[in-house]
Amino acid sequence: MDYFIKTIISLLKGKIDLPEEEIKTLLEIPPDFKMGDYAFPCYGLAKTLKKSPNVIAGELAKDLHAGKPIEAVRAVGPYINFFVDKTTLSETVLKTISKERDGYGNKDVGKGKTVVVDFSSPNIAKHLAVHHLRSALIGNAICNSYKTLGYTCVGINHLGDWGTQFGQLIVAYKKWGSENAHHTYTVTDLNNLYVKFHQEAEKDPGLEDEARAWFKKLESGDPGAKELWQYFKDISLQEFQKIYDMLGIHFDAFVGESFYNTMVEDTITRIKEKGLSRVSEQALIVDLEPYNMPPCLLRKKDDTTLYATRDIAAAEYRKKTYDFDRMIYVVGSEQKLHFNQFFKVLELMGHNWADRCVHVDFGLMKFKDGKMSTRKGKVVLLEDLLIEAVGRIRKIIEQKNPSLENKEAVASDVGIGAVIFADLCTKRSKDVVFDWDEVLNFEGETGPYVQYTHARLCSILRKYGKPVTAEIRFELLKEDETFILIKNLGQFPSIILKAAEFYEPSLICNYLIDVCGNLNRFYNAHRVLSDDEELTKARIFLVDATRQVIKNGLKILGIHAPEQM
RNA sequence: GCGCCCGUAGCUCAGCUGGAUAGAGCAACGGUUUCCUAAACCGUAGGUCAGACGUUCAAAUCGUCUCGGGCGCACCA
Repeated sequence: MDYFIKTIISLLKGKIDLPEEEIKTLLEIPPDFKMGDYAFPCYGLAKTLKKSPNVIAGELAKDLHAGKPIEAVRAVGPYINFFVDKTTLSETVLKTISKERDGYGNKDVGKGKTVVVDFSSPNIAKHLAVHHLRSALIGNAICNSYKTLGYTCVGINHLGDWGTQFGQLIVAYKKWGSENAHHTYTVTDLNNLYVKFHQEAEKDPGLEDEARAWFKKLESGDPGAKELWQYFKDISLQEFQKIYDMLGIHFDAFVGESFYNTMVEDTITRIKEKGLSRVSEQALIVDLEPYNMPPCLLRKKDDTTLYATRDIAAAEYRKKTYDFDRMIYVVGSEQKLHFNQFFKVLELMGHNWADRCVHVDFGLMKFKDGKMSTRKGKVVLLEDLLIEAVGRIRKIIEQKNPSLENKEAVASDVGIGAVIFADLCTKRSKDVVFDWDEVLNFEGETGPYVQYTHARLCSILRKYGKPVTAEIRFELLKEDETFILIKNLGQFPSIILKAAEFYEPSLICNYLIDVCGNLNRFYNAHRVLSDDEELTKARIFLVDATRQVIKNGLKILGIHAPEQM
């Protein structure tokens, strides 16, 4: 696509007095393809040339003669519209896709650079529930986007395996849990203990003190506390892994908060030496009042640390270990202030890389009647949701395609794909209300729709049965539905770039919906396999390219693309 | 009280680094299958882009304010 833009710029350059860069940013794509493929608005020139933009467009258009890849230049109102040569465009786009295959969309802008992505990061001793989905899926997709751009990506699961809550859990376990010590504990048992603790603590506030005391023991290395903690952690990790496997999410490191426990002392010492901290109300804080923020707490009055402290230590450790170019934290927007505080402390410590840490936030997931809460047991477990989704797809397969092979694998790909797509589809800044019917709707702008479109294309290719060739007559791909689709396919690389730049996987979802819509319109209007050999070859080439783009896009989102469904 | 996010069709959303008639899906109604998977496609209906003022040749898009919803604001993460 750059090829056409460059030609247009060089065409305009001689006629108007603007730097290339500016012409490039001014160039736009008309709302309707019938108006042209690119357009240059003349409003800006009106002032300097003292003529109306319509007149300028008219004069310039007359002056610019089409050539080579530009088929026509036409003035429409205040715009100069450019029509590219369809054959050249089709050939450029489709040949690129067929050459690059699984690598179509890849770039090397990130070559040699490392990006650390901190995502999912659940607290242990609790189930993974639907509200954990967003961080995991958005983080995974961002990781994949950056990989596509050539970055080395390190996906880190920063497990919440440290903090006062483990004191609470130990107290609960000792009081109400240890009598069934011989039966194998599950996360459900741990969760029940956690809920019970909070119920009891409302009646007896002394429990909270006991919990803090236990956490203090844990932090100072008490073997008994540590053993229990490790036990809880093992139980949790096992269950988490099961869900991550279902979702197809991989981490390069499972490094929880506890890992940094040995480093926090050193971190605090350096903060103190820089004179950044002071004691206030018996706690050690970094005063952030000059920056209009509440203080960042490093140490509580009982001397134990807080997560901000561990986050600072973790950031320093990661910088040393990975020498990242950028570090991305995919964490809910309710933690915005925490990240602003902790990034500011990094900056004050003199870390010039502090501005390369970004908090990629996202809106809250809640129920119609309010927030989800583990404490109150008001959650939908992730596992239940995934099983339900796969179950419903299984039924639909039974009804629509009972002779399908590998039904189970396909049901899993489609059911889980539906959940992933539904979550990734909306811009991350929006709050989402969890609704079974919405997540489990499989028609229209959904994951199954994209997968179905992909499967149909595979089906055509199977039926065709011969090798796909690039030796086709590109001028045959000229109908409206066909050309719109080809242009759309050519946008894929720039969509990935934008999705990575804005940390916004929803852009890829929307793009895929677009491609599928265009494909299905093409599919309905034109038969691919016909007696006309040349035409069939040409359309097959397009079908194969579309199949490839959908597959590549889904892969970034973390969704499988079954060949039949 | 202060700060951040959101407010576009009945519902869910896209469009928001300003530009040519505000787009999809779901739901409703009507249509398309002798033909490559109808999990699809086409059509009809549906909008004071929360509101006001401002900047601009041009505002859903930028700024200020108001209203409505969400989140956060020292020993939780």
